[in-house]
Amino acid sequence: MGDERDIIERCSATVVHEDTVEQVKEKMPEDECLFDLAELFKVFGDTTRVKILFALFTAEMCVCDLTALLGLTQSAVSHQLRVLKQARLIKYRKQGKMVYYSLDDEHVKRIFDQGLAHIRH
Amino acid sequence: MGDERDIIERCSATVVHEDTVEQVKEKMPEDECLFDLAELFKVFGDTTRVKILFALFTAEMCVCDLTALLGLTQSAVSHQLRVLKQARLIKYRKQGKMVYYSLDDEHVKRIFDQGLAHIRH
DNA sequence: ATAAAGCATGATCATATGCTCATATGTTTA
DNA sequence: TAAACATATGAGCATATGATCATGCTTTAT
Repeated sequence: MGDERDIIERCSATVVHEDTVEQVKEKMPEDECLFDLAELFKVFGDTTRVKILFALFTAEMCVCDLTALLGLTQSAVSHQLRVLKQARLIKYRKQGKMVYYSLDDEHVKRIFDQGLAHIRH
Repeated sequence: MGDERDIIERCSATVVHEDTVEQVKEKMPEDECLFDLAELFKVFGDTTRVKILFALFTAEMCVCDLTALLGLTQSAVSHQLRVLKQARLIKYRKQGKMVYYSLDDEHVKRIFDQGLAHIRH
């Protein structure tokens, strides 16, 4: 308990602009919201998944087509599709032994467009 | 060389929709572009960095204020600010021994807004 | 000049991540 | 029913990542 108080005192002692910190704190979204947002962007933070999403911008595709497109193992593709599915970014339909994946979100394209806009200076 | 040919043959043999794959390939951005995009989102894929950016939406802040706000080590904050700086998302100005950080991109807010829109179903 | 304060950086470590291999599941065809 | 094909999943491994600790750098104050 003594340690905790020391830390708190040390922290508040080094805050230069208490008013700014307070103001910012009030405008910050909930911790859970910030966490979920980071989790979403984490999904976009991998080249393979970005490629899959871009591919699905153009067309619905089955796993073996995606595998050929990406030049990876079928297993690797399947694992990544699982991640995208869990993030509710893609949906699928089964037709015989094939599974066709497609986009399930209208925001992804806009997010990517804004991201590309940042990249080009 | 024999191995490589085998792989290529095996791949093309499992492509069900060659036309779709070709069409998608043509519409895909450059590999470097896709890589850069993933790198950008990787920066957004961490709660600490998301918090820092949200904080800077509201106000310019110095490192010690951010440290107090986040409840982390000053070192940790400094390391993350470096990442954000390298991604050209924030800029800084020195004033005496203090360093003030602020946003350096108009796209971040839009990207975050779209991300939040996805999260809320 | 020396001490103190604010920030940056290198080293280290524990955890997370993404791929491959092996195998399981499910569907179609012979 | 057995074999072949498309996909999913678990285990294992190598690398990446984010936090802390220790320390260095720069500016201000005494």
